[in-house]
Amino acid sequence: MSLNTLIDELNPQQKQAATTTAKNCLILAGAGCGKTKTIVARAAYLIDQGIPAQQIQILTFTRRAASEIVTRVEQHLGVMAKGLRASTFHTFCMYLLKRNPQAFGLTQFSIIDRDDQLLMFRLLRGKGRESNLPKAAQLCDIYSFARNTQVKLSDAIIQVLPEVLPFKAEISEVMRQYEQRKQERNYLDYDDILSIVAVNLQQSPELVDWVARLCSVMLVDEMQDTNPLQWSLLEPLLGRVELFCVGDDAQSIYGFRGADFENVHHFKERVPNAEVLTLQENYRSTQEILDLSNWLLRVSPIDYNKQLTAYRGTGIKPSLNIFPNEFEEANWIAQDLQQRHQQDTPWNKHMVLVRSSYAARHIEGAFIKSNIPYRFIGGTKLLESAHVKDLLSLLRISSNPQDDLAWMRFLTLWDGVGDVGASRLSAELMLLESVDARCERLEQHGKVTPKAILILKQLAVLQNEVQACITLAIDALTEQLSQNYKNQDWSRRVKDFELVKQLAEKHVGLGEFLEEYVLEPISISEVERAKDQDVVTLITVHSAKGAEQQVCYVPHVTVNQYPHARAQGDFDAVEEERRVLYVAFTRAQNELILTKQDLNSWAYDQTDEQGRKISSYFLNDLPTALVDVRVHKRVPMASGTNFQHNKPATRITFGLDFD
DNA sequence: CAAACACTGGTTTTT
DNA sequence: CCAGTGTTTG
Repeated sequence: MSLNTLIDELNPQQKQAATTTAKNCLILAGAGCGKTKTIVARAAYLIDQGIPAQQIQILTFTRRAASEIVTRVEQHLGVMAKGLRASTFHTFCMYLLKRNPQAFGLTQFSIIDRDDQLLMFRLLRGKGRESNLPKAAQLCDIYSFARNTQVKLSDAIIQVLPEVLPFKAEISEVMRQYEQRKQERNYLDYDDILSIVAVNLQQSPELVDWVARLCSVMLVDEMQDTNPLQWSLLEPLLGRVELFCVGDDAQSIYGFRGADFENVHHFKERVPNAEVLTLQENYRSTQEILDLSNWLLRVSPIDYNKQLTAYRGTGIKPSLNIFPNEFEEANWIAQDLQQRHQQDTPWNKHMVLVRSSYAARHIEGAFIKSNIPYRFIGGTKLLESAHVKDLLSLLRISSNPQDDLAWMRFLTLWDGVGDVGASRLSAELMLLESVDARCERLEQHGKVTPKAILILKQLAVLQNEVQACITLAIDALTEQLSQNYKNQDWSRRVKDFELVKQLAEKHVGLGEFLEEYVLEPISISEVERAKDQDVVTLITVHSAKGAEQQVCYVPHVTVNQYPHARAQGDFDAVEEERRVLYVAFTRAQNELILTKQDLNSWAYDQTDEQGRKISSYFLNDLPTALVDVRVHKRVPMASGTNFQHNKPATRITFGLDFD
């Protein structure tokens, strides 16, 4: 597609944005108003203006958004786009670190993921039976929040987990140890990746020069989700690199990661020579879908000042389907999908948006039962699942014998080795110089099978044959792992190893293979199914940001789900939940289908100490005019699988006792 | 004292 | 369905 066609497709505001001459620019745009399209067009425009594609860096917040943009760019620009980079903040920083490690004071390092962090915190806080220290996961959250928001530890504790504030001293001691340990081992956690780049940019004008030569323009997607740490990455580049950002404060749903929409609100004050433009017309959805979405924001105590208007005009009114329990809810969705498929709508025109991976389980169950092909995005990633990590631990120690976390994981796989023994042994092993010495020590120890030790030796010489390494590693561990997981779906887990082997195909070195997937794990169903296969998409709302689909189902719009029970009573948390639901609603192009259980469907709102209303259930007072309410009575299960979906649906006023 | 084993409860969201 | 806990065993 040529540049002109692309630009011609834009409306006047989008065109103005894409072709602006301002050095820095922020586009404020509602859901479905063409943010991504504008970014793509902007990239095209700049390339056409003579800026080399490889100097344009598109930054996104999640891997999913990054790949979405890459797809669209390729679709629209074809060869013109060659060299254009679209990546997450983390991948971008890794790219810089890899190109010039010395400039950042690094020699060799390995990236640790959340599981590794958890293991470290668990070791550091000790068994801690009597100790009042927060759990490893909580420590991890507090630590990360403090890093991402760049606030003091005590402030982070107040924000994340106020009740542990009395133990601040102990917590801070554990965190000190954590940082020290990381440094000794040359580990970088997710936050370090950004932080090390940001700090060095702040201190070194030469480094800024270097980055500015690599990329002259940055296009930042979902600006409302950037947090202070990410901002500190961009800030030193101001004036040297053009900044083009798009965002929507009504879609900020990453508060738990420190997202700060001040970056959007105060853009003009923070960025010199900045222009702020807005896009108002929604091209995605029909007016009925937007009416419901608009209503959700309008009843909020926060003034979002968002009123989306549909360019496409009117269509089908959203429906709210009420079921006696969550099984029937899930089954009905499966039924409804099947019916639509029989009426020649491909599976892939449908998307089911869930709040959490946990919430997806009922739906998955119903899909499997009804043979509906689907892929789940946002669930446990293949390379994050326990058994695959076990497998990778062997590869990790072979690739980097100083990786004590990998040693811990590997050693504890074997019978007779627990935390304590593994930790002692791994400390010893890391002092040994050669593979042979380490293997000898392991033989002497006697708990690891001779076969595995032999394979560990063989791996050392095979580093560049990734697939062979994986085959060997599988060989080494299968017997033991089948024992360890004998009561936990072993037969399903073995199959994943074949997928890992498949993944390895494109990789040339073991180290490179391992690293790539720390930052970009792939979900199991994504590996199994080619992207363009005709399947229903089951996705968490957080992963779905930026996505759209003709028919969208939003299950579990039930009391204690939206907002989630955990957020109840906390004004900011509840409002973030509202935005989550808003994001879910605004994914739909033609049809929005809500489902819920018929629990006591009213909950009383609270008021916080500042007198602000805290909603306890967003669909309290949902005006009947906005949705078609359908109550699905219990269907007799005994008569077989015959779920009759549109039994004459009762249409009644919402909010009453239905039975 | 460390590890295995059996059991229970309680589940956000992402890099 | 996993992690964390408590109890028994080596």
